[in-house]
Amino acid sequence: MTQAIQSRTLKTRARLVEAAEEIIAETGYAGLRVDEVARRAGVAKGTFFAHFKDKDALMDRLIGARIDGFLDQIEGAPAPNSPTSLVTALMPLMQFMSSERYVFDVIIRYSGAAATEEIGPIALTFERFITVMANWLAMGPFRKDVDPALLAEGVQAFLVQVLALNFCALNNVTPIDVRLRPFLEVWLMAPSAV
Amino acid sequence: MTQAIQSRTLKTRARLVEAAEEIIAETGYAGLRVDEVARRAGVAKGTFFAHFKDKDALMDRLIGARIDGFLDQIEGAPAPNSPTSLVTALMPLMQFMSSERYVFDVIIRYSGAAATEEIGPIALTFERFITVMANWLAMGPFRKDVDPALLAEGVQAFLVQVLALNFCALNNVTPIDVRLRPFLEVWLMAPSAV
Amino acid sequence: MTQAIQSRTLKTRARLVEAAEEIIAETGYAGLRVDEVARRAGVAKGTFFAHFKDKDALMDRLIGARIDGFLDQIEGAPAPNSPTSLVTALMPLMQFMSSERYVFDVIIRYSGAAATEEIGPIALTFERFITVMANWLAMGPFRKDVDPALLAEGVQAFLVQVLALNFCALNNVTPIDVRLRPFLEVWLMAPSAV
Amino acid sequence: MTQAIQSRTLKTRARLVEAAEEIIAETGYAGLRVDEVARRAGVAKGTFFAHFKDKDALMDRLIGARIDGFLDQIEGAPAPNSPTSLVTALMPLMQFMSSERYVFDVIIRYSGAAATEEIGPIALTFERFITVMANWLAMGPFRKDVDPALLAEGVQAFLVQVLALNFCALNNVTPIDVRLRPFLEVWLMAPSAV
DNA sequence: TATGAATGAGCGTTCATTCAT
DNA sequence: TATGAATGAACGCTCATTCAT
Repeated sequence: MTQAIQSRTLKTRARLVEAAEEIIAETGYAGLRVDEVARRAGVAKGTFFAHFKDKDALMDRLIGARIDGFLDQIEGAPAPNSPTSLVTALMPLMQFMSSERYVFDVIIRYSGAAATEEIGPIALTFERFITVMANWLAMGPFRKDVDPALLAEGVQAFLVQVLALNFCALNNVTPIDVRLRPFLEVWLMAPSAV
Repeated sequence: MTQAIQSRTLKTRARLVEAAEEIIAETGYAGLRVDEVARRAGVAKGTFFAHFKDKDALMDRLIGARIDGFLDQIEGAPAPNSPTSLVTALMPLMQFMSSERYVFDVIIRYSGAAATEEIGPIALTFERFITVMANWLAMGPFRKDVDPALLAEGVQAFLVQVLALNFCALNNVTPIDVRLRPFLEVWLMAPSAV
Repeated sequence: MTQAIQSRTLKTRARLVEAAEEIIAETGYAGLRVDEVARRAGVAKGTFFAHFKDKDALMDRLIGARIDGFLDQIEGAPAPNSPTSLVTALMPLMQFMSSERYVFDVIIRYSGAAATEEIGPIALTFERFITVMANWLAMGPFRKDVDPALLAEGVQAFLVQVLALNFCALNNVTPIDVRLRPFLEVWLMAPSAV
Repeated sequence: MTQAIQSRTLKTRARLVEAAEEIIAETGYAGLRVDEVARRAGVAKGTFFAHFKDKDALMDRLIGARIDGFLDQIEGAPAPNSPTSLVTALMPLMQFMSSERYVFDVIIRYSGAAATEEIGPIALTFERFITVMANWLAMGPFRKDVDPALLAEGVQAFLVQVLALNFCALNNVTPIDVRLRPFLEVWLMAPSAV
C-alpha cells in the first residue's frame, strides 16, 4: 500500500524532472519556467511545489545530477599521470560548469549548503569531488608530502578561479585548460630539488 | 553655469551614495532597494538610473570601494614574513567578503569584467590584489621558483575557496584563518627537498 | 507637471474601475478576477496593485460607490411619513445588498473599518446612512423622545438582521420588506398611551 | 463488531475535535488548518473529510458549541430586571463573538441556514437565543405590548450591530456594553406616555 | 472508513527598469 | 538631468477539496 503510493510519487517526480530536462535541452537552464515544467509534466503547479521546495531546489538537483555524471566518468577513468592529463580529464566538467553564466552562479551559490540538514545535491558533488580527486592524486606521480585531500581542495579552488575568470571577456581568450595547467603544475608536482 | 550643473550632479550622486550606505548600515547589502535609495536621497527613481547604469553598478562601486579600503591597509602594512602573518593580514578583507552571502555572490559575479571597457571597481580590486600580493610575496621568504603573479593568483583562488565553504554550515565551525593557512603553507613555501 | 502626472494616474485608475464594472455587469461581483481587470484596462497587473492595495480594496470602492448612489436617492427623496414608506424607500438599497452573498459578506466585513486611517468607502457609507436616516427620522412622524441618531442606528441594525436572514432558505420565503416592517413599527413609532 | 467500528469512528471524530480545540487555543480560530488538525489527530487529511463535510462544518460545530455554552449560562441565570442587567448577562457571549474577526464572520455567515435540512449548530443557537430571550423578556419588567419573540429578535439585531461596529477602530473606544445599553433601553422599555 | 498525493485557480508580490513628459 | 507612473514576467504560495487505492 505504502509502496504503491510511493511509486506514484516517484513517477510524478520523475515526470517533473523529465519535463525539466526537456525544457533545458531546448532553452538552457536559464530558460526554465516552473509553470512550463508543471504543464509539460501534466501536473498542477501546486504539485510541483509539493515535490520541490522551490525552483532552485529543482535546479540544485538537476545540476547536481549532471556534475555527478561527470564525476562518475572521472572516477571510472585511469588516474592521470601528469597535471596536463588531469586538466584534460577535468575538461568536460569544466565545460559544463561554464556553459551558462546561470549554471555557474547556481553552482557557486549551492556549493556550500546553508545548513547542515540542507546539504543539497550540488554541495554533495563538491564533497565528492574532493574524495575522488584525493584518490586520484594519491595514485599518480604527484607530491606525497601533502595530504591528498588538501591537494584536492586546492584543485577545486583553481578550477573555480579559472572558471570565474572565464566569464570575463578579457580572460577567456585563453582557453580554460591553458589557464588551469600552470596552477596545477606548481600545486601538484613534487618540487625539484632547490 | 556648467560648473554649477556639474556641482549639482555631483551632489545628487553623493546623496545617492550616502543614502545607499545608510541603508546598508541598517539592513545590509541584500536589503538595499533602489526605491528606498532614491526616496532617502530625495530624488525620483528615474534619477537613480541617470547616475548609475543599474543597481549592480552601484553595488559594484560600493563594494569595490570597501575592498579598496582593505587593500590600502594591506599595501600600507609591512610585508608578511610567513603564511601565518599573511593570513592575519588578509583577515579583515575576508571577513568583509563573507559578511553576507549577497556580498560574496556579487563579488564573484563581478570579479571578472564582462568586457574591456566595462572593467568595474570590483574587477579592478581583483587585479590590484594580484599586484599588491605579488609585490608582497616577492619581498617575503616565499618560494622564488614561481612567478609571484601566479603565486598571487593562487592566493586569491584559495581565499575564494575558503570563503565559499564558509557559507556551508558544516565547514564554518573551523575559522576562516585556520582553513586558509594550510593552503598557503603548501602553496607559498619553498618545498624542502624530498 | 505634477498636474499632468496626476491626470494620467486618474485616467488609469478610471480605466481600472471601468473595466471592473464591465466585468461585474457580466459576471457579478464574485466573478471578478484581478488579472481580467488589468487585462481589460490595458495595463499590467503590477499597475493594478499600484492603485489598489488588493482586490478587496477595489471591491470596497466599487460597492461603496453603489451604496452611495442609493443614499443619494434616499437623501433626495421626500422624507417618509410612516414605517411602511421608509421600508419602501430602503428597498433598492436592500435589494442591492442582498443581490449576491459575496456582496453582503464584503459589506459586513468592511462596514467597520479595521483602523482609524483605514476607513474605507463602505464604512463611510455606513456612517453616512446614520446621518441621512437621522435627518429623515427627525422630519417624519416618528418618536421624538429618542435621539434620531440612535433611532437611525437601530434601523441599520434591523436592516442588516433582515438581510442576513434573507440568505437562509427558511426565511426568504417572506419578502424582505415584510420582515423589516414590524421592527420599524415598534422601533420608530411614538408609543400609544398605555 | 458494528459496535467496535462505531466506537472507532467516534474516537476518531473526538480526536479530530480535540486536535482542533488545541490548535484554536494556541493560534485562534483563524489559525486553524485542516492539514494540522489531521496531523495532530494522527489521521490522514482525507479522513477529516470523511467526518466533516468541509472545514466550515467543523467551525460551525465548534463555535456553535461555545455559543450553546453561553446560552446555558444565560438560561440558568435569573431573569434580568432591567436593560442594564440584560446587557451584563449578555457580555460573556458578546465577548466571545467579538474575540476574533474570523469568528464573527463565520457566525454571521452561518446564522441563517442555507436550506431546511442544513440548519447547522450556529443557526440553531440563533433560534435558541430567540427562545431564551423571549422567555426572559416575558418574565421581566419589559414592554408587554409587543410579541416577546419580536423583541428578542430585535435584541439579537442590536447585539450584532454593536459587535460589527466593535471591529471599527473608531468605535471600539466605547465598550460593548455601553454601546448596547441605549438600544435596549429604548427597545425594551414600556415607553412613558409623551 | 482511511489514505495522502494531487488538484487548481488565482492572489499577492517583487522590483529593477523604461519612457513619455 | 529629473520625474514617477507604468511595466511585466515570473514566482511563490495557499489550502480546502477530491479521488483512486
